[in-house]
Amino acid sequence: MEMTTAVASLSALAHAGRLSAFRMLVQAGADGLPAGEIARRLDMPPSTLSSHLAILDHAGLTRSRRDGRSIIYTADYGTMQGLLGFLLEDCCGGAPEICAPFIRATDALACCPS
Amino acid sequence: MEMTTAVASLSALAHAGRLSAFRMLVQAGADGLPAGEIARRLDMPPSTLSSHLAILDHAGLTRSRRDGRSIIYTADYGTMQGLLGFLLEDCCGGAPEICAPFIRATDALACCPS
DNA sequence: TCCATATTTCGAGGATAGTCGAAATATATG
DNA sequence: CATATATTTCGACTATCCTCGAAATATGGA
Repeated sequence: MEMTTAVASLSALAHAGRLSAFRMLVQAGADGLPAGEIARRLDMPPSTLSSHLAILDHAGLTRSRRDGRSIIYTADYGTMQGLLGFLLEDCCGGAPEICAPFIRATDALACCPS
Repeated sequence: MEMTTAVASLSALAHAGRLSAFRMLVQAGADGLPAGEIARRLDMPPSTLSSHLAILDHAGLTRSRRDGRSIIYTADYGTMQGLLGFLLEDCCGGAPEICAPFIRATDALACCPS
């Protein structure tokens, strides 16, 4: 991931409404959620949410597909993975022990049987 | 980590200059870098950089200490760890296989002997 | 076709963020 | 103490972001 893309992704997530929407989609998994359902859960006007979803989409953090009258949004796990990799990739430049906590933190999540 | 803190951290990182400075500090490790050195490397006016460092500091992503005339900045790995945990913590709500790529991504870094 | 539903686009207002020179503060040295 | 160095604070300007109602677009059903 490049600096420009990373900044776009971080900017997209740096907003309470968008971050909430994104986490909601991450939880929703591959099925995703229709825009209207997200707006309802966040108690946000549809036009406001739409502009936020467009920002997440443009950053590559979400994808959308039409299903009838609804537009279903899903989280793009690949982009999220790339962002985390970018944030971590230089953590061991000088001292290997420094990034150990990061690795432990992600291991500690242990939410997925490998 | 709470939503408010997460948004502050993501906002702090959502800027090319600040993200570059932060990664520089992560690489620099516990020794950190003086503000002037960071400004020189980023070719940024001292006053501009200072306001950016204040934002990173306020978000808890960096710490500072005085050493003579210089002020040394270091990355706060604990806050970074908390942020990553927050971003990942709900990734397995419905389908465990979804967050497997994240775990693999962090494992693949394998830059630190555990 | 006509109407209801779902979502986006447009536009304008107010709010927030970024930039950087000048001045202020803190420290070291002669 | 006087001067040089390192950094921050202040202030003002510009630019970008956020919000959301109204109108436009797309779809499904009677």
